[in-house]
Amino acid sequence: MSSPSPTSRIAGTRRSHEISIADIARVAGVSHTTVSRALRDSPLISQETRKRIQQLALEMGYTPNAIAQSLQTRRTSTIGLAVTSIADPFLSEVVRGVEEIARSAGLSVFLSATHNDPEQEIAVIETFHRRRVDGILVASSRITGEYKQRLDQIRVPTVLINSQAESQYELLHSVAVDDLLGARLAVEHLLALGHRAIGYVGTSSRPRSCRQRLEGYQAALASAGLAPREEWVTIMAAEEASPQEDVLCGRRALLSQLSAGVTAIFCQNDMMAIGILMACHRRGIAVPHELSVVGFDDIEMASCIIPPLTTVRQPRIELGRLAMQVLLDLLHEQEGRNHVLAPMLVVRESTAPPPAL
Amino acid sequence: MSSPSPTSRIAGTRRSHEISIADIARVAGVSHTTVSRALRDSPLISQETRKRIQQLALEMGYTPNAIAQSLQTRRTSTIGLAVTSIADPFLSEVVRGVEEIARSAGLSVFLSATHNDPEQEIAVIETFHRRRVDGILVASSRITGEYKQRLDQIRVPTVLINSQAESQYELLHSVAVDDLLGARLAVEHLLALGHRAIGYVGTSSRPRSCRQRLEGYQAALASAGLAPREEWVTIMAAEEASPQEDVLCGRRALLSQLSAGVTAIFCQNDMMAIGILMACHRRGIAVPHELSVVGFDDIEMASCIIPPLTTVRQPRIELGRLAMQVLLDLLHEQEGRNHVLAPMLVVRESTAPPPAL
DNA sequence: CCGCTGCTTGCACACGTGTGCATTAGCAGT
DNA sequence: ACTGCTAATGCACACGTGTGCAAGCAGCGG
Repeated sequence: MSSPSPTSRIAGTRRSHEISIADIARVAGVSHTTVSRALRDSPLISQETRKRIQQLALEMGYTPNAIAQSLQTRRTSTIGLAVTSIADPFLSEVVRGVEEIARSAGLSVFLSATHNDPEQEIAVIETFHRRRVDGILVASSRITGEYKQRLDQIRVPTVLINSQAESQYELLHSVAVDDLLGARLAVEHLLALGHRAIGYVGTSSRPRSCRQRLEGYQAALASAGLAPREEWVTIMAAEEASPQEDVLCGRRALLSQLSAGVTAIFCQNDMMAIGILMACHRRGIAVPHELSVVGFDDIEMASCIIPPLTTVRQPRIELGRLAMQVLLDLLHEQEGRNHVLAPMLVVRESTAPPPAL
Repeated sequence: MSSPSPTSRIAGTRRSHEISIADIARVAGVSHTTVSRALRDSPLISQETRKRIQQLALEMGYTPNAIAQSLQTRRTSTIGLAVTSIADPFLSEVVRGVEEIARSAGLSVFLSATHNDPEQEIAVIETFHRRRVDGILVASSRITGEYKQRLDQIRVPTVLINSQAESQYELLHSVAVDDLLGARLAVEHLLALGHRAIGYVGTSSRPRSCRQRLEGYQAALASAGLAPREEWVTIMAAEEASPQEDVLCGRRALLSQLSAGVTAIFCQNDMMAIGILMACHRRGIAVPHELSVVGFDDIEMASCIIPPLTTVRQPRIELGRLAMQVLLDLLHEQEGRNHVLAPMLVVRESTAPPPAL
């Protein structure tokens, strides 16, 4: 089950000592200043010595100490990324987009999870500040007014991704998807299929997107001249904001939706829609012939599931890329812009006209 | 679509100046040494001044500079985590386990993607080294002999997670799941259901796990007295090691498996099994009644799909936690141990006895 | 020969924090 | 009063790198 570790190293190489520009300087018979300049290709140093020192650095296995550089230059080339849940398939893609752009700009990424808890979110951000990151990205931020003060201390360029805080503050920048538009697209699709009794299932763990998608849902109904009914709307209480929790919410929400007599359900996200699908499977309800289901996000899984899920695509990787790009602009002293991305309806096989009466 | 950024700050607060212990010392009328000691609760400082300075630090909004601390103490309290793909649902959980343990130990995590490319893997590790991380974790490492030399320079405690390199080197520590055992469990399950013609579908993008699972598959067949047949084994060529790529491999592999006349298929991982399921759905093949399918990993999606997938569960979060724990042991100068975790069969609804002849 | 210019190099300091050693003050014992 | 001891504090240096300024050297025109 286990084997002992290798502890001894090649003798003669002193384990502890990382070589520095001072070491190179000693060997080359110059000052550490010259080495520093030579390695940065400074025109102040003659071509000849430059080459010689660079060659020497290579031979001696020199690796610049980014810590010392950071202390001197007051830039760490590092950003912090806070997400509610690392294993969430939606956020995974956002993280991927962020890392992609960050790396191509020479920045490293600190990743930390907040578990949808404002207290932990603050703690994570304070850790980022201690480490003197150049910028901060927060996905699905729960920061509210009471925490705002504690953050005012920290003067670090920050961009929010799909912020869940009800009141945006103007100090921060943001990138988000247009929830209201997305919800309208989904519900209009159901209306066009002929549905007249359409339910909405959301969760309290992401209050802002829940509210905005509900508003879009209501707006679409209103445009079609349908009166909203309270029993068509199910908001599940939840704190955790994890994929497992979302599936569970979906499964539990099916009953009250069925008793409300809807022929189609629009869900706040794909995981909840999958919960609905699973509950339907258990109860022998055929989707889409007896009930239509629409999700939100278009996570990878949505196209793999049977039946493939009709949903609203959030440009997830783009969201991450764009947020990072905005942060880069801020770091280059340019004026950052807030962006709202348009989502897109993806029709698959979980929606159909309502069953004939 | 966009709005201008807030640029002006509250007047009077100098944006640029982060306050340091020297600033506190000036205000308190003591030396920076005393402040440093007071903040670290050194017994050298009197109770009285200690309290006074800590209070002052709080009022002045002091945040310790981790960069300067790192330079002095030669420890960054930082680790690097390299993964092939950030959006991979398997790795997401591993990352989550790692971050969980790291954070509770006061360490921050650098995350970077290698895209299954040894060249990029080296580059990522070199970046980690420049930043002087205290330790490194690599998931699904592709490091082979030719790169080994370049890594010997870097003397940083390193733990590999499910290494894909064919030849382990003894310099590094590792944590892995027992692929051979997992494959045997899966195939023995199919044999017990009565299957005699069982296929294996793998991908060349993860050579080691592919080979080991193939060996487990062959061992199980041999134990049952069945001769292995070449046409039962399909290895898809792939480089990328992304979830999308895996699904595609599965979809493409179905045809050759069907023409080989198998009644059950064991897949190298869940995403490939999902590809098989999707291809079956298109062609109207009923799973599990006409064909049984078994996956590997037990990712979240496996239980959400219809039919729920029979698969071999890798303890993913445990894998991440354990790897981080081993790294912590190494950092505390304890002797690290290599671990092999046992996987577990999870029977769901994608397997059944073979169709009657 | 002098002064000027351009090229190359080094000195000395800065970044913010931690720590070995010396210093001072206070106090008790003889 | 002198010695010895403890508690509290500060000095000075270290960590590894970047940079303003001065200095040295060579060449060149006057």
